Amino acid sequence: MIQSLRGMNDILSNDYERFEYFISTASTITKRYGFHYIETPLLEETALFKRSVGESSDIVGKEMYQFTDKGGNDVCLRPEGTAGVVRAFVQNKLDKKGGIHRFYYHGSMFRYERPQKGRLRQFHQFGVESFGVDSVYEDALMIMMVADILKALGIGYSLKLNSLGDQNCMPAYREKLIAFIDTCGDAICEDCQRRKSTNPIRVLDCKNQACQNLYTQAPKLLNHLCTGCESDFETLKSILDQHNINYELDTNLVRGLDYYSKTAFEFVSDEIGSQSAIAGGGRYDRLIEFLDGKPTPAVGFALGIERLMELIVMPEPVREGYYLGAMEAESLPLILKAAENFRKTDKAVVEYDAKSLKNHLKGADRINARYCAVIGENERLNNTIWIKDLVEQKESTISLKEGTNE
RNA sequence: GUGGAAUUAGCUCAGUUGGUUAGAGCACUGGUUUGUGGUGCCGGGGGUCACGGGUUCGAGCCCCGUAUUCCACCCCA
Repeated sequence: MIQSLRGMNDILSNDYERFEYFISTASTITKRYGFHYIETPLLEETALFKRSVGESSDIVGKEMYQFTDKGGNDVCLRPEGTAGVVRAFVQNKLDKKGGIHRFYYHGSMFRYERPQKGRLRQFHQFGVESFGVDSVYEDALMIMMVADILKALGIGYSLKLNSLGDQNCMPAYREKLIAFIDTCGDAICEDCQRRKSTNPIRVLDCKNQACQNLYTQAPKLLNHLCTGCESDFETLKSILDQHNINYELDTNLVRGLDYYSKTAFEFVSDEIGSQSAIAGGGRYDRLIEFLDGKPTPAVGFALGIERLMELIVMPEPVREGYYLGAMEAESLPLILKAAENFRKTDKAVVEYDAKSLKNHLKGADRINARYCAVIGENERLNNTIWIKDLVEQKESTISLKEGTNE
């Protein structure tokens, strides 16, 4: 038997209903906030991700499905959604057009990781990107949007918030932190020794207890923000307070993608195992110019659909549509004709085998149909169809001619 | 990429120190006397015990390899 590749799953029947429910709920909400759908290719030039996500990140460094295509191009399956949307934004010259551009998207992402619960090699994200808005109100809008979506889906969460600073204050903080790490010498773990040169901020969320004990003395990012970043961060917090959105500050929250600056946030759930981040995002004001566009402020987020799927509280299923069946084989043509008519406005499913009325009712019940429509000998002779409403438990027999509008 | 655990029916799982024809519940399917569903009662179908080797008179059970899933690390949504 040929099976799907590791970490790549099919989505069918019940799961797909949840999937579709998520997409429609999230799309409806983001559209209310003024966002428009954008579709970008799954395959992009590798350079796009090297320049945006960053070569030092694990995503680009070791997790990309990268290959040379038949034309000799270095390409890869997209490991995340933002880079492609920014590329489209620049390529379509929206940066030069100016103004505000708000997009949402959803689709498959690919990362060559070791799979576990909530971590697949092909997974789905729903994301939002906003271009051209400098105001921190847009950052707050992002968080409110995620909170709205999660609320609509009945999902509990906690929100972690941080500011990463900008090009004025971040480099200075980085120097201070490196200087501090140097004072720790060999007391910190090997991973941290390595992180010191690749991505020093990451040492702050090291899981090693010995390291953590030392880092309590480390300089805090939030204490080293420049005036602009600091006041924006204060504004953001007060907006969230006014909207009753609870958050906890996490000075160690560092997004793993290099393009983030200023606002960074992450929504986590404690109900889905160790892969607990269900949404993450932040501001990335420098990314557009990294990708050769005109400098444009931008902010966005992405939700991990698979991680959300098992948390979604689905609405009660309602009985809908018709089940149709014949009690004798010769009535089947009449049943098909009636079904064709019902389908103009409703769902109609036909059972081909002749069965007893009892079995047809069972069949209708099984597919959760609202109405069970049956033609037996009596109905066939009178050119009628018997219909039972399985919710109201009311029966009626209507003329087949009326029913088919002939 | 590192370490560990698991894999038996469509699903959730039993299966004794290695010993007849591998079981249960749910699901599916049919019947329950003649045209009334969900519950009840009775019956039925369904398994290459993940895959490939090995040990043994004999393997679902022991050993090795492969695949997949899960857990921790790591990473991130």
